[in-house]
Amino acid sequence: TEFFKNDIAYRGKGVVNWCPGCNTVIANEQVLADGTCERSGDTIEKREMPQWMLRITKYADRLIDDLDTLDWPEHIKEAQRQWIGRSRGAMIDFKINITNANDSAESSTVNRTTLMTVFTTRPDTLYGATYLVLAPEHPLVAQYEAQISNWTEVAAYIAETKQKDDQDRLDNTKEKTGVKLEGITATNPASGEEIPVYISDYVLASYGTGAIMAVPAHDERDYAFAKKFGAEIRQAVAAIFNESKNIGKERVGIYGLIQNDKGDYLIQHLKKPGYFWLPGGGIDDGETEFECLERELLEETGYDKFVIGEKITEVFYDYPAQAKYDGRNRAIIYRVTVDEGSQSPISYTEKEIADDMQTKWVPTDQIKKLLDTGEPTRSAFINFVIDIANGSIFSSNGYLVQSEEFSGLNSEDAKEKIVEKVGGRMTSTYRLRDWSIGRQRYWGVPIPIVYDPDGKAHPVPKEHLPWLLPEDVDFRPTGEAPLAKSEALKKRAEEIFGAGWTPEVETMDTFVDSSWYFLRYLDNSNEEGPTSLKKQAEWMPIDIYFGGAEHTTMHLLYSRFWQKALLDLNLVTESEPYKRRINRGLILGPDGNKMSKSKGNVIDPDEHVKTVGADTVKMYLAFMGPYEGANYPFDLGGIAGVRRFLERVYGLSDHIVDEEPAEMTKLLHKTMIKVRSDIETFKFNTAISAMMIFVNQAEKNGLSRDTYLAFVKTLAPFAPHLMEEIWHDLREEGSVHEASYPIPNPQLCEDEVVTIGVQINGKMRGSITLAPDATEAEAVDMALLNVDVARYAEHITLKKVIYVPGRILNLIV
RNA sequence: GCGCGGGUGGCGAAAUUGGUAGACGCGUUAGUCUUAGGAACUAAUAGGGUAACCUGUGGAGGUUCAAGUCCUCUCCCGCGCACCA
Repeated sequence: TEFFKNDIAYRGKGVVNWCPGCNTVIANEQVLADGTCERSGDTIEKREMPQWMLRITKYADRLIDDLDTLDWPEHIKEAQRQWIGRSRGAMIDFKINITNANDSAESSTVNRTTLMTVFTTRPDTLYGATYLVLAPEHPLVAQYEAQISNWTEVAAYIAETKQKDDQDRLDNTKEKTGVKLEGITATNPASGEEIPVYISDYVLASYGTGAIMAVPAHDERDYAFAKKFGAEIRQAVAAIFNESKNIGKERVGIYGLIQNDKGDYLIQHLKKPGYFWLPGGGIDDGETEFECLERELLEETGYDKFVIGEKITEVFYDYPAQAKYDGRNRAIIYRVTVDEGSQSPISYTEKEIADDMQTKWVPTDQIKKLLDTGEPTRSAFINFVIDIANGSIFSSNGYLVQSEEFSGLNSEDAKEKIVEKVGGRMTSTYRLRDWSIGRQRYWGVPIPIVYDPDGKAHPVPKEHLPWLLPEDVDFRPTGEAPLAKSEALKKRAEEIFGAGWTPEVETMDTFVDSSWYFLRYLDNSNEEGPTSLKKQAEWMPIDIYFGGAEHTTMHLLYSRFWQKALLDLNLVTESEPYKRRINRGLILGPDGNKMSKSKGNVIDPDEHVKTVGADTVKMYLAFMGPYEGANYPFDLGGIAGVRRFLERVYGLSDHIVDEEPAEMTKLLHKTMIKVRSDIETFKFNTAISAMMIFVNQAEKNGLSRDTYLAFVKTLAPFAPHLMEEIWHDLREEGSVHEASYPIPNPQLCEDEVVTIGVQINGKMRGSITLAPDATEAEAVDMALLNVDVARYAEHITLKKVIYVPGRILNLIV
């Protein structure tokens, strides 16, 4: 009810996900990637119905930004960032013009000065925006019904879009469809040009403003659409190669990507091997681009009959200051074809050119290979031009061209400046949608809302909370909310609020409950409220929260939002519920798939507990690999080893001696240190391995009763049953689990000698044993006495010695 | 396509974070014991070679006295997002 009063919960309308299997609405997060229900596996349908929603989108920025403060695995944070899907960009208004000759201001009710807002992440490409596209559902489309002269066609397309399910619509491999809106146009606010307006289902109503400015030169989807619908493609940003910070002056060069009738490319080989370039050159004063290109091509290729085609692209190429032509070269590249057969062979008109550059025909299938051998930036430039000529799109940042006063700026700088000029605003949009929480199920918390006789929603006042589920209902889901059939609930509402008042009959998504259960756990007998601030101050936030990867964009996101919403209402003390998150791995079925009844690969651990015991099964699972992350197919192969280990631990009582060797005491303390630190870092597999090493040695060397007891205590958390039994067999008091966990003494672990490797010229040639603090001279002497080492070092003088005490000795000879 | 993880023996995996790669366990091989099978125990077990040695952490380069570990490129696998403007 607090959420309702504070506009965090609201009654929304619109399209929801309906699961026919569960007979209820579910949230976006609960729809899997293949369009099926997370719970039942049924294919989700879209339905339009009013819904109780929570404004999680209002918290999008905080949900992203606060991730930085958390000690969580990076991939989980990243998955949440992606799910929220923030993109920074700008809102830009385009004026809508009515061009329908049959329309007049007097006869129409439509606002003559309507603005169409689009969202774009690339305002720097605004001068390349040659048309607008609206989602077919966009409200503006229907408003202009009278002005759109091809309305029949438009209406048919809108109807067609509604038919399509999401899967179809999201299939980006299919061809673009759409309809041009005849009778209206828009004005590009930067260039002032009038541009056409289309509707197409590649624009989603639910994202951004449901409308885009299309920049076919720099966006693949817009490009595909423009190609199909014949819209203009205009470059606004140019790629840059060999970018240099200190550019002196800008010059313009015109170049040709020349092909013959076979498609071969005419590539210039400069004098320096591997320096490839395209024929062409700098524009002279007073020359047109065509004149320049014709002149240059004749000079540099010797051909005199070209067909100059369309402009492919403009590209910047920086020459370093010391080069012959220093500065930034704006290279304008045209497509050129040559009929090789009808021409005389290449002959050069200038000697200098003949010496400096040769042009050669390179077949299509060899061009990439040749460029790979060339000087990288030049080859990259030519490669880029060929790719663009073949239909690639330059969609990265670059430097602006054909953008009036912004030409020459880089994309980043241009973005804000252009937005400023056209009166737009920088903003962010999100992929995240509000959380729909109403469910047509019995099993859930009833939504504490009642409707007055006019149908207006009111929160149930505090004194009537908790608002409990009625019990006089058949809870099987039918598609109708089961609570609608409850006479008790209806009666309760009328008795409290008066005749004509009706209760909300939907219940809440169970993810609502799990969003704050931990807060109630702290204070579960509190009658005054959900949980007291005092208890929270003592316990929150949760230090470590374990769970599965499936919660990443559901429970973990919902409960973070919940916490922040409560924080704004001063009901909690922390802005984040979980300080540290650890995703545990999964034990998979023997076939490597997630265990499921339908796959028939479910392993019942109890069966194995019956044969080898619970301690063995548990330890085996812990021993298979690290706790965090990885998933393991259940494989009984190694379980015997763990069972054997436990039997040997039990049998250690036969190896008890009065005086144990000092090395056993040392090993005990080393083992205790290792086990402790491995427990702290959740590396149970290596902890167990260390204890196995201890047992191997104890059997060989014997161990004292005290050492045995300490070891039993160390192992107790891993094998609680057996250790308890040994504890009793040793006639110790009470329970091993009540005994304090043994504290290792690091001083006992210090080694008097260590074995280190000896390398000659970095190759391992032997090992020596010496004191850990031995000097370099001592180490070298020791090494030279070692037969394995001496063999290599004999008769050779030492050039250099690298000695890392306790680690390695490397002799350079 | 974009983002995030990973590629180490026959298998699950270790590696003090740049310092003897493969700890520990499974499996395999040989041996001991046993009427036999199993269990248990002992030894061996990255690959090649009689050996000295050589090669080896997906692949190709690089940095370093020294690289599984750092850098560049590349291939493969898993997960997330995806007509998101």
